[in-house]
Amino acid sequence: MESRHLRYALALAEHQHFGRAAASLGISQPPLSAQIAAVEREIGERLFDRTPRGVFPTAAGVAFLARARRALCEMTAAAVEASRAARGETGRLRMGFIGSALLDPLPGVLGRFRRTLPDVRLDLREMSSPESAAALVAGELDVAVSRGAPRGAGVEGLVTVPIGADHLVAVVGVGHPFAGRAEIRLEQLAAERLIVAAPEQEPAVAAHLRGLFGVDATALDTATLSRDIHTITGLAACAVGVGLGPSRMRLASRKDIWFCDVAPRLRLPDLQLSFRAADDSPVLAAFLDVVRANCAEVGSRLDGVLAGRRARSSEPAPDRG
Amino acid sequence: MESRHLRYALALAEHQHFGRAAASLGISQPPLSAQIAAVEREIGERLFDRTPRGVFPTAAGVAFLARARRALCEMTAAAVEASRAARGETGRLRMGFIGSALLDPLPGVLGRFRRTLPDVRLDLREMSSPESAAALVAGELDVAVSRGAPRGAGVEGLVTVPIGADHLVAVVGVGHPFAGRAEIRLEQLAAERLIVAAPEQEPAVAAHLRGLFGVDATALDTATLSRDIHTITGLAACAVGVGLGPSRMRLASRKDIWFCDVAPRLRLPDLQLSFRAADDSPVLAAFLDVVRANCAEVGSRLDGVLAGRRARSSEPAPDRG
DNA sequence: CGCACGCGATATCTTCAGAGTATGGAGTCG
DNA sequence: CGACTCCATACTCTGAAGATATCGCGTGCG
Repeated sequence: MESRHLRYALALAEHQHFGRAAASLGISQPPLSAQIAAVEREIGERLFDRTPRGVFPTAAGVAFLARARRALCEMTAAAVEASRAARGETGRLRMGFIGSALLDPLPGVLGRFRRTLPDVRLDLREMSSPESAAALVAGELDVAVSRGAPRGAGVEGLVTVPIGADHLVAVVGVGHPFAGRAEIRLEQLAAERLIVAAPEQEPAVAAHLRGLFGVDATALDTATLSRDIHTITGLAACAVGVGLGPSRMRLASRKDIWFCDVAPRLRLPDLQLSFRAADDSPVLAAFLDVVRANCAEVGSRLDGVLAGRRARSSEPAPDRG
Repeated sequence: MESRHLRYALALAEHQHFGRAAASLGISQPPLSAQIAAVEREIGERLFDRTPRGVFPTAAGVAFLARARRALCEMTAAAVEASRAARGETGRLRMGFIGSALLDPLPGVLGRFRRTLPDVRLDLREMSSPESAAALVAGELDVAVSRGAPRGAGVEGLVTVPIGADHLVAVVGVGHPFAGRAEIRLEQLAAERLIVAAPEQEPAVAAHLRGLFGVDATALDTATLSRDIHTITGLAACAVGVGLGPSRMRLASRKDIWFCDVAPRLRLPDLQLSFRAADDSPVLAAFLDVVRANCAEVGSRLDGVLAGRRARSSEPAPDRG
């Protein structure tokens, strides 16, 4: 049984006439008769009643035609779905991200992704930077947004591009002496009770801060550790101390807190977008297109990385287009 | 796109190896390569990654294969369903019947039908004999069980076989003088208040009774008219009068009624099974097979009728078996 | 480091199924 | 009763699928 037989049977059922059905198929009448006869011989049942008033499906024909229609629909859908999958319009993208990324780059990127590729299932999982790096290497994620480039085993197989810079800012409750001041000096922080991200959550930030404070890191050793930005601002609002975090923390502003720049301006490890270099998934490619379209400066960085990948992957099939 | 392409792609996905997939398909490797290449060219996307460690579907291939599997399932199902439909194992049978048929022939016939052809939808509608005849002619029913052969326009297109004989019996409440008597004479009934089927429900019976009672039909003119057998027995139990009905009414026995044979034994119009002579539906044929298997005496009557039909319908395709 | 092997792609030939043309036969209608 | 319509049959032909032989390439083992 070939799909041609299904098409021919459907055309015959539609036109109820061998000659016209054959014409609609672009063939002459005898081959159509032969093919229909072949199907009937294969199934062992007559599918059409040839009457002087037209050709009508038998009970067997009705049952056959119903399935034939569905089969042909599946076949065309196979081609369409394959094409869409190749363009990354269907499928799944598993993304790990740190909570602070939800404040700045992710809303725009994810919104655009949803709009341009509505049929891609987005699996979003908030996780710490070390967790996302491990999950990416293990193949449990397709893309990760972390702070600082991934560390650990297998990261050489990852491509990483910076997607957001931050400098250190302080946050205090509105009752704190710092409230109302545009900036404070780093030295002033050493005397304060600090609130910072937990090292196991953001080791890159923790190490960076320790470097900034130098040998006199007692302030850090007695700091209150927080899981995420919202805990830092919340604790600052409770006057537990002075929160320290990335500048995008300002986007999580509240009425009861005040942000101060820290002088000198101290750059934190960048937000990084990572994915497996060997991952040629079209969904990932489509996602990277969205990222590139959304942030121009990231785009140029990505282009450099992707140029190499695309050149390599297009070599085996240069005649594809 | 041909179903062959789907089969080849599925085999390749299964074996992850061109050579072995080709062998499993009974062809050599080069044609398989060519066919896979043809599909990929038609869709415009690579469906398989040829790696030194095996052949694996791309994202497009995964989407394609999923649909391909379904399409092939539908195709085989088309053949199977057509075959089943031709044998009358699927489809629908619309039957009209009079209530009294539910007492005797229908339980056995319908039970066997359900058992042997569980996937045929049975549409059962109780209706009077004239109604079922009209519905049969109009194509709203496939088969009818009525009392007496159908009358009216279009009945010449129907085939009718008797499927049950009845004689007239009387039914009375247990308090009635007739109670306990095995039989009573027809003349004795003329003096009783009678309960009979309404003429519009069963005109054949009504006409027959009028013939039996002859010119002195005043008893019938003043009779209580009932819609069905259960109303007759129910009214008899209430001592409203003497019920008259077909002998299969005995099967609707109750503690509070008594049945008497009527002497002389008066045969009522037979229960008749009717269907359109032009109806070559396999479901109808399968149903008639069940009827034949269920009642031997009906079978022989049916055989005579069906022999002619089958000879005619098999002429155009004598080589079918 | 090189050779051999495995595997997919390519080239060329062959075959057969499907398509075309011509015609036959059955049924219908004027 | 003849002409017409329509499907089936007979026969030829073409093209696509398949077979055989071979190439190119990458891998892995010696």
